[in-house]
Amino acid sequence: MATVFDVAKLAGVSIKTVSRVVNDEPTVKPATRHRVQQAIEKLDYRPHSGARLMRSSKSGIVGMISDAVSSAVEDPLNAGLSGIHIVRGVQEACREAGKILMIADEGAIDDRAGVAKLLRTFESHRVEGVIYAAPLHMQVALPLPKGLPLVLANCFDGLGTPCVLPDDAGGQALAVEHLVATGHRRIAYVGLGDELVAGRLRRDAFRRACREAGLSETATPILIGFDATSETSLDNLRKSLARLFKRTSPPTAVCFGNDLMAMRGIEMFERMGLGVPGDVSVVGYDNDENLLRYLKRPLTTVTLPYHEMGRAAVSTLLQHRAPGGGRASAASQLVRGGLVERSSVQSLAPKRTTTQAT
Amino acid sequence: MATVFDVAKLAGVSIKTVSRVVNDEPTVKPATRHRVQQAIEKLDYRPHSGARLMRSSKSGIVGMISDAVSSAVEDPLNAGLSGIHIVRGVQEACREAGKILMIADEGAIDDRAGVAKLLRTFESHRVEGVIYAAPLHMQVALPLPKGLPLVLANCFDGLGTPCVLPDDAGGQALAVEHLVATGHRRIAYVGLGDELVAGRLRRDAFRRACREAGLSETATPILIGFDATSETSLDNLRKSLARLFKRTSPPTAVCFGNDLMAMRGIEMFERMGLGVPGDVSVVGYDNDENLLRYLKRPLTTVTLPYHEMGRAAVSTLLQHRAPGGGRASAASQLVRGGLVERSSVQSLAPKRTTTQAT
DNA sequence: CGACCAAATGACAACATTGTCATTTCCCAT
DNA sequence: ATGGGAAATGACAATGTTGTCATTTGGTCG
Repeated sequence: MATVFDVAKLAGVSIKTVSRVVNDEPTVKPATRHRVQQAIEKLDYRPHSGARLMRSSKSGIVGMISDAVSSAVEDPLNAGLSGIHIVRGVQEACREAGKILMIADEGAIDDRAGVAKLLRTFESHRVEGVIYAAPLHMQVALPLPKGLPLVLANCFDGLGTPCVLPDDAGGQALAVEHLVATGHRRIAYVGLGDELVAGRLRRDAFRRACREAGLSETATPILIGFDATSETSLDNLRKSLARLFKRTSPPTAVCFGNDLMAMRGIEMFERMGLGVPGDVSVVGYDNDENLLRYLKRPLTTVTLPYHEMGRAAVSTLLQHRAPGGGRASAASQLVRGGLVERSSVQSLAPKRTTTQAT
Repeated sequence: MATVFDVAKLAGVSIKTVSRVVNDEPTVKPATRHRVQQAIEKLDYRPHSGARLMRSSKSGIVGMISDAVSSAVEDPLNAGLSGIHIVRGVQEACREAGKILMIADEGAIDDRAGVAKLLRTFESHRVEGVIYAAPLHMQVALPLPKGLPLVLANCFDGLGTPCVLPDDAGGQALAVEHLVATGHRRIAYVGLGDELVAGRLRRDAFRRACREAGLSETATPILIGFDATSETSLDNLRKSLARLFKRTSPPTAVCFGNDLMAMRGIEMFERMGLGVPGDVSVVGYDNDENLLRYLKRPLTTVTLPYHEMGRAAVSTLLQHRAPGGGRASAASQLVRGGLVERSSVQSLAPKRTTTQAT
């Protein structure tokens, strides 16, 4: 393959001038520039990124560790496309920043030794930073790379490593506020398990939002810990729901832990003779378009802003890279997903908002 | 960051010996090796891949051009996860071969200029080869990279560039053979449009397989060109199916062009009062697990072997890289996906296979 | 016309590694 | 001991680029 020397010879200039043209430096006469470009064209010259990296120590590469692709294939049921959206956001932002993205997807994202190895590889390639994306909002314990900015997406390590997280509390509050604004006063919560970070955050946020709206605890029952992919778990949920809706004043709305649970819940309601949203309104969580397209009844839900989180992670990474070099100040950054109104919530009152003293 | 010189100094050896340890060369005394490894550990030394590349001109990187991630996000309805499976296969095979994968996903995969730019970037990084994966079995016209092996996955260019393709004809034949073996003699085909390569291949294969099974053309009607995502198109299909099943001897089985069409078709049959597989057997195509998990009735279907194609593409690439360097002999390679038997096909006869003279 | 300044270009070192070949070390048979 | 040969190690060049600084070119003003 041709080198700067070949190009310089053909164009009748020095190698330095070729370098200038390649790097779009301004101090080259138009005529010279043109001559060099022609030589480059003719010789199919491609700058050698390795040699380049040696001198400038700017690789232009961002590393990413994710299991999105592998788990989309190996475990489509649970993983779905969530992780893919983070990858996409990262990809987009990298392109806009002129960076090349190098994705390491070995599947075993929670294997410390495996991650350490990936980080070593990235260090060898002198990437400008690494983004680690988890499939679920969770706490992680990663081996920290030396002298290499790291940003966590959808996870945190409690050690001050910068991270980008979904605002689960804010999102859940949005759902409650919407239901309250549409006139609901008895709202049930059927949520994720307590073993999940998102489960705890959202449950607490649900409680707080209900209290702030002036709803009593008995009017806002909380059911926790159903696995929408397990049959026995679904049976339990069915029984609980049946009991709940046999009350004298049953809930008029239910917040589900995610869209899949909402989908299963709606099926149960229909089998119980309850129409959605006629007899009971339903709000999901995630806004998983890949799932929602199979629903008959468009589901009102809260977006889990994966795409935006990916973008935010890159932006944080490139900022952090600028000043010191290592990890730094703004520990965690919350990204809020919006409420998407579709037709699974019925408005019970004409009034839009409840005026209330604070 | 530490260099070989720092390590050599600390370990009391020459830089060459450090290099030998790093590259696992055998001619180093165990004691020396250990000393060097300790120094490496202590200094957090990471080999500089750029410098390495300059000397050895082996980057260990494989490039891939795909729109799988972006289209999974931007157009989940049509694209689904198909492309992701190719990426996954490529990823897996690269890891097994000790190569690092660099994925360029700019969305616009059919933009010649865009692809040319990506190829230039890959050339700059001295990747060892490039895999180009298309979302659909199709013909492409790519700018061919100079001195860089290229392998096409799920597409071909008719110019002798090596490619890996799904065996659509073989797969469709598998479906017909399965139906014939289970006793069906009147089989309808409701397939992809003629504008699709897969549509043409499968339609022809369906015809041939039926003829070879001794079925008459009137017993094997062919309906073409329905878009399972368009409402008007579905209305047309509904009418055609109604007409078809009002015949005196209607089909006992239908081969659909893909799983989504099969899913829609089954909905139509149910609305027409036809049970599946009681009144009509159904075979899909694609084996799209992400879709199939939402079906009540497990669908018998033919696998589109995306994962395997990804793996095959890498294997082809690494082989081709070895001898000459450029493109070479074995133009196109077919990968056959198997039939997955689920419960949408009813056996009409107790006999398993039809004995027949050839 | 010469001097001067800025613009344009060039010479050369430095970057971190591996390949080549030379040298040293070590072991063993003589 | 001593020579021979293999094993282990080292010296040095070469890789393709960009940064630094020097040099040349070209135009303008006195």
